[in-house]
Amino acid sequence: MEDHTHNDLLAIRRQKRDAIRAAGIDPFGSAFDITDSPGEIRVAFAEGQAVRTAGRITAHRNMGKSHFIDLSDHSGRMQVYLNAKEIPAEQMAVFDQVDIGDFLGVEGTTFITKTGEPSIKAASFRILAKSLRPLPDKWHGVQDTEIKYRQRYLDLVSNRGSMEVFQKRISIVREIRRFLEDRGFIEVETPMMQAIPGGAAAQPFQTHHNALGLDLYLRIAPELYLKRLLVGGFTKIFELNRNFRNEGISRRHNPEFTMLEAYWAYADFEKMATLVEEMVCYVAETVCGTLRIEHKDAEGNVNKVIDLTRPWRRVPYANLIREVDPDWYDRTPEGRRQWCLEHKIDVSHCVEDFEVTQHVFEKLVEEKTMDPLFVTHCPKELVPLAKQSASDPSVVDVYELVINGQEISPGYSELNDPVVQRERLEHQSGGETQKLDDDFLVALEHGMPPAGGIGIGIDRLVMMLTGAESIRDVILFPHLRPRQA
RNA sequence: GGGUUGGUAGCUCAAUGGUAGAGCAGUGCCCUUUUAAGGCAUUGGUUGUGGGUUCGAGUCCCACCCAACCCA
Repeated sequence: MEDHTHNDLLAIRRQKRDAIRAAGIDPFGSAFDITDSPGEIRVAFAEGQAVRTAGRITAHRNMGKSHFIDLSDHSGRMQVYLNAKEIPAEQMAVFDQVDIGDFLGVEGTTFITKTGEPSIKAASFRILAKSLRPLPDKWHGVQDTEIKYRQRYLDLVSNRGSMEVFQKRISIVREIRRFLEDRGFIEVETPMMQAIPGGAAAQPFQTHHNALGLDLYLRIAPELYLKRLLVGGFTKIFELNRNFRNEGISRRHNPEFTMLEAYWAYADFEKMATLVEEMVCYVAETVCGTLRIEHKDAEGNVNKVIDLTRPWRRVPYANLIREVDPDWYDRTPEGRRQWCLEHKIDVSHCVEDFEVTQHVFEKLVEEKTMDPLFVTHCPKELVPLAKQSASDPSVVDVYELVINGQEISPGYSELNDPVVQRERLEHQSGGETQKLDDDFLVALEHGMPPAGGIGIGIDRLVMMLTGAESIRDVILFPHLRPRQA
């Protein structure tokens, strides 16, 4: 019993913690001023500099009287050389109690080892935090997907590639904001809790406000509030934040996801398409340094290349269908179903004829489209709230941007006729007046300028730019079923 | 919701129905420029959970839990 306890990895670390305390040192130390982070020192390395840095110990090479350790954080890794002769004896005495995983603060001088490694020769060190649990395998890192998602911090600490994906995501979001702000768009904040969840067709999460005695919903889209701001006189606005949809979880769906919506008064969907084209190219060049985005498989071989070079194709929906089958629109609805049968496309779940066409579009156009493609002039049944084209009332003035086989961004010439908007919303809500956002319609009746609007699924954009195959790989803490105790 | 695959030491992974193993991490010893450091020795297991079949189950069967992938 006692032997078992003695050998337990967690117990050993707790014993070391106690030994550190016994030496009069706090194993969970306080503030430590650093001159630079480990990665910064390494990137801008200069010999003979006095530096103070700190980080988690991610490797320890013990040479007896001298030690090499790696200190790491989000910025990268820096090697520290500790020589028993050059460090105060009382500090070196507790070094035996230091483990991989502990946070250490180090003061010393930069130098290059004889193997050419930029390093810090430590003059002193301080334990900043004792780690009471071991880290994952130093070479393979965390492989178990469950651990990667449930304990993301272990993934970040042990898998450099994961850290880089999330840093890229952070940069992408930052550069989108910078791009829009440089063009005069301003970021606004609208309610995430809404009494009537509008702006999209999706199941909302429900919650309750006690003081008001009011049921509220987490927003499925910010659209109706952003349009109220157009009514109020804002002309170039965006919101980049979370939406919530109470629907299935998959490789491409997380219940909460990040969406950019932007509205531009006096513009239309064509102008919005150009804006998105310029924005995505700016972000790709700034964050990825290229417009040729390479996706790699598990072995690191390039298995997909996405070419973002402008101009991007803009093709009407019907033309794309005709590229698949020139006679599609000459067939009867039954003939179209027969065609699907012959081409092994299951449309048994499709009720309406336009749904059959849309399913063919998804399978044979969308999923096969890697380079950017603006699908324009979509059938009005697909986008019931959009403005009908002046030239052809069977289609609407919208685009759907497809990249990487996924719908990444829709863009609209927004409907600003309050009477038509009311009819459409009433029709959509199917007579359930509770679902009708009358305040929004009153706002439209006061007058909303014609405007272009876009939405961009940020998670999918990040997937496209980083080569992630699952949305869970670009969301720090994806939702999973709770593990049983 | 349906199907497929998987869950073994802290981590990464092995194991024809027949004594549960390796590498890393850990522990002990050696080593003053290593970098997946090295050398010698060594600890560590309720094989996801619960049943069943069997002389014998990590392995076969059933149910359940969790995850990944595919389909709807």
